[in-house]
Amino acid sequence: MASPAAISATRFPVLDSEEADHIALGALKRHFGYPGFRPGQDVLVRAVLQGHDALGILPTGGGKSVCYQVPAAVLPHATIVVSPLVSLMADQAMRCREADIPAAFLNSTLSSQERDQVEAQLVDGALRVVFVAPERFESRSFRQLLPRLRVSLLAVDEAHCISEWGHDFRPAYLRLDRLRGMFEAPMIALTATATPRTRREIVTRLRLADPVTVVGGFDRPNLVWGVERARSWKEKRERLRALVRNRPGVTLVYASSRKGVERVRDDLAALGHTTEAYHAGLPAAERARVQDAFMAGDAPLVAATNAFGMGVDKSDVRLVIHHELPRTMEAYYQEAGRAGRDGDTAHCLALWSKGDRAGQMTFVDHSYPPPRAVRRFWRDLRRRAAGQTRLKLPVDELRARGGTPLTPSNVGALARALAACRVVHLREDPPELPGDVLHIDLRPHVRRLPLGRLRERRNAEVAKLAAVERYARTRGCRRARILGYFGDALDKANCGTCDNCQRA
DNA sequence: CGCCTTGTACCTAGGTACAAGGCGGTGCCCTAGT
Repeated sequence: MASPAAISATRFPVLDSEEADHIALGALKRHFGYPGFRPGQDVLVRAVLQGHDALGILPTGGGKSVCYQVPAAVLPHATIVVSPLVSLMADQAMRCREADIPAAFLNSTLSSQERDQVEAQLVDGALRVVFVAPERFESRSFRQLLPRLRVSLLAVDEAHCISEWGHDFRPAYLRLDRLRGMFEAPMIALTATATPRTRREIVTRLRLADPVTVVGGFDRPNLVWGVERARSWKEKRERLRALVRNRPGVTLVYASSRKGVERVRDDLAALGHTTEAYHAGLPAAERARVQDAFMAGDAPLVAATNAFGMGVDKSDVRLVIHHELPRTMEAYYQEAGRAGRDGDTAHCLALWSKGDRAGQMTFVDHSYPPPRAVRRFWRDLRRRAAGQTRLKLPVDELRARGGTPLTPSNVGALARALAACRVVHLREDPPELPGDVLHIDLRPHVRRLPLGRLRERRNAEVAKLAAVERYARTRGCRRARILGYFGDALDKANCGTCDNCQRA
């Protein structure tokens, strides 16, 4: 059989499996120089080339990007890749270009001239891949551009963001299903971390049609899991100091708050350990400096919030410490999983104290406030509106039950929750600072406040937090726990390496 | 609100008891109207 470099528009997607495999393997060799696919990649690429939807849950370092890059190289028209972070896109596009696949990105870092140029290339068919954030599909100019594009494939990278962020933080993720109606192109969703439930949610939310699904194993045999309980913050600090003193190599310390990150950094720095801090409250230049230093091996000790991670792919992290329990097992597996990507032994240790749960609950409250508080807030808004629909409220005037003032972040959380219930519309981003003003429209003719979905989401989050506590408390094999959570099974009774197995 | 951390007083040096203070994370988009 001849080895076509690309598939003609008329042939696609009518390829049999053999033809698809042949074309895929040729492109893999030509563009990446690999002799063959890794497990699962071939199945996903074949599915896409045959015009099927696909869902790939591939372990960290399992080569997810190849699953859209190879099809992008051979399909007749462009591939649109939905990517969560602007800071990743330049790098992702560069890696495509290094493989001789013309690629670019569209985001707010571009000047209007640069944007026009990329859009023109896209219309001309000069680009094989374009990276965009989900919010891009909500911008009018991009929506006007879309009908002029010829698209062969839609790819959603880091697809767990749909369930992790879509419900509150970045609702544009839940509206990606609108893409289905725009193009007659298959869709592939990719992630490393998804429970069976999250997988089902990705399929539903993206309206994937009977997707070809590959679930790689979740086990990372070189990671050694452990949890240590501390009675007080002081005890935690002592433990952290000892761990850092004897650290086996590059070490990441995750703390749950920005303040906690800085406290850890200051404490370790005072002991003579050069420590960098990373969280979203730092200036962009500082964040970039820390990330670059970390990648270059010049920052062997970094304290960070969960802002640090996606797209951070350093192979020789030897120890990941969680200063507090994380909010979900998904988050834990993602963060701790940044250890040991080179395959050598690495340790993942979580410090645990009583207060961790309360701290994480405030985040749950912020994403999905208690229904009672939401109802009270809604009533308050309607009373203040007195028949009007447009409201401008200084946040400092708003009160919770019992007359205690609501913080700006409380107000923001409640306003977002009402917007998610579709009884209000936010004219601007909700307030963040004292003195800010809440600009909110009440939707007319709404009589009832539908809290069912909110209650459901909140309960789901509380359940996820409880699963983290069960992981911390377990006396059984931790690896078995983690794999079980993701719907995977350990092929033996005990891993023999986690703290509990070692004690047994 | 409820819960945790921290500071101070206590009375005799390191616990305990209680009040005061704090309340936490993640990112995209600026194509509208002067």
